Amino acid sequence: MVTIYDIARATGLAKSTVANALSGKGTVSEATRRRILQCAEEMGYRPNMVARSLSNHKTSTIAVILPTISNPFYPEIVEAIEQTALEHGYQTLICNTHYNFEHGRLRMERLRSGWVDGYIIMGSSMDITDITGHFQQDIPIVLCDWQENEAPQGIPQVSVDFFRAGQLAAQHLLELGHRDLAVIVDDPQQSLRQAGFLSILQARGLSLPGKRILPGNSTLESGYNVAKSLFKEEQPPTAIFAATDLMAIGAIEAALDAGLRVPEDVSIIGLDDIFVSAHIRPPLTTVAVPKLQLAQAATHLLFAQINGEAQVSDAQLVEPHLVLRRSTATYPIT
Amino acid sequence: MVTIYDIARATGLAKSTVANALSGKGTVSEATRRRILQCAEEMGYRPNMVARSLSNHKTSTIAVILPTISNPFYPEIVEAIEQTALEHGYQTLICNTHYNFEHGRLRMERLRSGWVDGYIIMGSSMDITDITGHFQQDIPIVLCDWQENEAPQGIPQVSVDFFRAGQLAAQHLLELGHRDLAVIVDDPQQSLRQAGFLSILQARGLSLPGKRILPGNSTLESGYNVAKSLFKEEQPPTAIFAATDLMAIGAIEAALDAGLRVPEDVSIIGLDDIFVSAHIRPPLTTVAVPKLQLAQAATHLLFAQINGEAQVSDAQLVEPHLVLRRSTATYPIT
DNA sequence: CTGAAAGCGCTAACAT
DNA sequence: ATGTTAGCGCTTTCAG
Repeated sequence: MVTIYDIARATGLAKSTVANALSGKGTVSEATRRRILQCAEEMGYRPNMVARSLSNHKTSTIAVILPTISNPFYPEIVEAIEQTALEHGYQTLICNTHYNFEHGRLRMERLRSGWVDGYIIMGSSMDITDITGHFQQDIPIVLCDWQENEAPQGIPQVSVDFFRAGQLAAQHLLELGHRDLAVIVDDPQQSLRQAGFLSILQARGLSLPGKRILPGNSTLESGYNVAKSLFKEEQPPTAIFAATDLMAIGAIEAALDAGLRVPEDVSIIGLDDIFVSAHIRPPLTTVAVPKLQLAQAATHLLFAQINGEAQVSDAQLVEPHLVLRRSTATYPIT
Repeated sequence: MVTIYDIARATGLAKSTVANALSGKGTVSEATRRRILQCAEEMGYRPNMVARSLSNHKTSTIAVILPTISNPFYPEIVEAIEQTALEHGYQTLICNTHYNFEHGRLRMERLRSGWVDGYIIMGSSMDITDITGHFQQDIPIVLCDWQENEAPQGIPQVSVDFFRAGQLAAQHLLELGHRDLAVIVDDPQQSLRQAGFLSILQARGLSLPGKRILPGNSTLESGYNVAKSLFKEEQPPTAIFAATDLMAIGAIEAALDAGLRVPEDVSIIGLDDIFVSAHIRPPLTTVAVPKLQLAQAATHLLFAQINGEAQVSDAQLVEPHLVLRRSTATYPIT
């Protein structure tokens, strides 16, 4: 490895002069600067980022911690984060916790002091008490798309207005004429979506019997299984709101397997708008999370902290919107 | 930040003694070791990984470079790599190049010397000449799932036996009775799949007219568009092999949109076996790439190099296998 | 068993 | 404009 010292010797100059020339700081005569740059080029010099970091107390890398990148909800977001970070000269480390808090704690411990300048923590990938612990020690952290039932006191965060998302879903279904509804939801992590949904029903004087609130765990399989049991009832609901696209997709599968047509016999609406949702049959009507916005807002919040411009504002919210496709229809069919 | 020096002062010992106690190396009396450990605990000491790396010439992180994590083919692989790396005490940096070689070059330059101990490079995310350049300078590199038409001379790599994959697809279709075939392929990157496919036809004395070899670019959209034009023909093929699941899914959509039934009117087979393929309608029959195997083999190859046990073996190949689902059927329908 | 000292490659005052 | 020096936090000889 060729160091600035090597090229100092080669040019007969001092280390610091070389450093100045290379970094563009300080003052170096145009002549010697040229000489140094050329020499560096010839010798194949590359700055040692680790050494630089040690000296700088700055690593130019951030970490994104999430449950699992295999969940199709995340890749787009991560990519947008990476892109934005890159524009700030930062690289991105991603860490899957696989919903294992202990695992998440270890990962974060390891990254602490040294490896990264800040964290974006997504989903429910970590124990909130661990996070606040780190945050109180002035580690830049932003929560992104955090589980909706918790109130992580004072930590910068950007999230989706899930209550509103639930409302949008309910509104859509009611407008189509449905009155016999069911929701599949991962409680308590998705309680806001549920609450938003119910709030609209309530406003119209409707309610949902407890047995029509079904527990899923956000996976496609859980959506399938739960919906399957639903379709065994004598009088299944005419419309289902799945709090996650993956569960909605599972529900559609279950419906088709049960010999029902979607949307003719049952309408199904999801929440997320992951890539595949547009490409299943029927294409899924869903409440879309604006992923790019989410990612960019989170990244900017993080850099604000890293650059010390931190003002702990309240949780930032991004607005979801309805994406009409073909898994929902009027009831009764007209 | 509390350093070993801080805890040295606090305990009245020397820096190096503390270092020894903390690392378990050297010799420290049980009594003082205890004292040091406890003190470290109390003061909330965390080793500074960057400093350690500088001293060690070892960063304990590897980079995975790929075109885009948004392609559903990658997340599973990346996760497996991350997992395996973690077992070796390594963390994983992921870099999307977005198929932009220049971008890839820059990223790699930045990581060079300092940030990572090695690279796993996937897909056609980088210019091969850049890669060989780095490799010749003894940077540990392994190519994973590399584009099949190139022969990256001597660089360790693990790939899928795509020729065989193409054969499996052809065999399946022929066994079902199909004789009027088409393939959608991203040439030249996927030429091996195509060659394997054609080799089987040839062995049976069959051939494929040029107009039945359609160019796609591995995206769902391209599969859709290409298949759409195909279905406008008077006598469309009875079976299609799409060299990528995403293109196959697009082809299925095109078929359905054209009023054709899959598999009754047209059989469609993919290659990859991404997660969603099992969940579209009809579920996609495909040639599966063993992703876990691929990831593990690549990671092990990389660590072999990092640990200096490198013996440049020939390209390692993993075997694909057929996954029967419901997008293909006998012809004529029985 | 413990301590002193040098060095990893780079930065940043401060002197010359 | 260039050089000297002292770190950054840790590892690793080598003495005491």
